[in-house]
Amino acid sequence: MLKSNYIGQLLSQIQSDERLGIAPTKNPQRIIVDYPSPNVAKEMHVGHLRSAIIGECLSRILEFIGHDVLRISHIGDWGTPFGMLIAYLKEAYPEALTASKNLNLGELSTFYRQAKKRFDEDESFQNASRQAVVELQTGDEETIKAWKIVCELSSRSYRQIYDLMGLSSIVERGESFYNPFLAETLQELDRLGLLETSEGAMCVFLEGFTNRDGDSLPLIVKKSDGGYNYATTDLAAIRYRVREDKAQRVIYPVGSEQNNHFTQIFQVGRRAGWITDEHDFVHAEFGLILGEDGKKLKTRSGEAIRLKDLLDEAIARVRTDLATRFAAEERTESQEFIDNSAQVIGISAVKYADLSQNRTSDYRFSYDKMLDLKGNTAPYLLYAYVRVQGISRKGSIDFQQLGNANVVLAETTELALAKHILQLAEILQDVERDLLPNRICLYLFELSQKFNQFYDQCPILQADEPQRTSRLILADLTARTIKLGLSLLGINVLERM
RNA sequence: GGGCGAGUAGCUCAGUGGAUUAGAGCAUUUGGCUACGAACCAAAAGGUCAGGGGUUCAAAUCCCUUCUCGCUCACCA
Repeated sequence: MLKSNYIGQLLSQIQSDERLGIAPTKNPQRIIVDYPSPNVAKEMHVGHLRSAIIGECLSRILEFIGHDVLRISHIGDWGTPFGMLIAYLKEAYPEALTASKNLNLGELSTFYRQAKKRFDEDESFQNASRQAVVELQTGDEETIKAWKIVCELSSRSYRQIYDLMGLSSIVERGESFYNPFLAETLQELDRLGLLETSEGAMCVFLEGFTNRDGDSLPLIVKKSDGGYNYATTDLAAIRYRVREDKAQRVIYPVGSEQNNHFTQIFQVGRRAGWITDEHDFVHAEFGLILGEDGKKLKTRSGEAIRLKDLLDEAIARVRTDLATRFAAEERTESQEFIDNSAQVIGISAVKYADLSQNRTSDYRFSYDKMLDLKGNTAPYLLYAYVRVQGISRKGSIDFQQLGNANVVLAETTELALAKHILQLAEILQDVERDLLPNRICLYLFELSQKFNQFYDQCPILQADEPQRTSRLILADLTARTIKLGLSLLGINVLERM
């Protein structure tokens, strides 16, 4: 009894707090979170889904905790593929390079595929492509202009997807950004005695990585043809993020198949003295998205699924579900309401299905499961929230006007719910440390379950005072906790559904 | 062959400072709307935690080993 009084007091205290009693950190850091890095001229696909969802989620959590978060997309906007594309456009579709409005990204990616084909087949075209790269690097005006048009076009298309997914604004800092720093990055490695030449390529030999014969393995930072590669840009980025951005923590939500790559560049960054004990560079690796067959998700023809298609499919399925549900309940809702609900629920379901799984393991992508109204899914949580709002509508209650009334906890379901509400702060601490958002999902799912049990057992609007107000506060706090928790996952709520 | 990761209920998964009879959800069976939205709740059933060793008063968890699966191993990103 004493204990339940104390818990009731704690709830009364957080009731007037927008942050629900969660104090910001006393040690704010500057943190960089990597966002998906699509290649310019190619459409975003399923391979970008997890890093978008996880990156956004981690960013929001860290920001809420009080850190200064910089979201950066390391887009592929430089190098041979670019030369290829520009060479091809100059030859086959020159007008595209003067008027950007004529092209959309779909067409551009078609051109890209054609360019790739020609590149593989035609030697003279290879030379033209390399020439275009050279022109790009030397700043040839016409080539740069073409490059900008292509980048802008791609960028616009990405923003549409980001908007649909509800991602925050992102700084696009592509590979081209680091171009001016590549040479000096290598010079620095050279000065430190880390650079060696092997088979014509410049490399840093790695500690702890060997090939079949037991020889130590190199990280190639300048190819034998003189070109730079992925590792070079990433090293330049590490250096820049430490020195210029003053980042204390850098998080890369990238698939676990790139585990070696990150271990390697972090090692080199450390040996170069860029990464010190004051810096925390983390590869927040994640597993594959598998199809129903348990194999890596892709289209029937074996290609990567376009992100837009995947999201649209989720939304379309919700729309159908809603239509049949409303028909069955003889509810009439506006088209606008249905469209909006379908979009929020569809996107939420995709995100939640991803985040509710342990980040490091593979997971099976199933529309049926993620859109299920029961179980640990977005719709279940959204429904719990909607139930509370339903109370407000039914009883004409303005939760903000409840004041700081006492919360009295007599029933076991009330006490269980109350205790659970107070645990969010602790969960967030764990997630800040381990970067595993599924713990928030589990927390919110259990919160919703406990709310539903409470709702089932305890009348609210028909209760006598002071229980009535107390229960209203409990319901309101539940809803606000769900709303806050979901917003940290990058998910919006609905007032009705 | 080397490195990394995984193997927990029929299915999808939690469980990552070792501690009472291993937890959810889905599916299955059963019960609950003349109560605030039943898109809910309650109950039942279901597991030699891949196999084998070891450390410990105590192991799904730590160590060793075997098997199975996935990812990856110098000029792609």
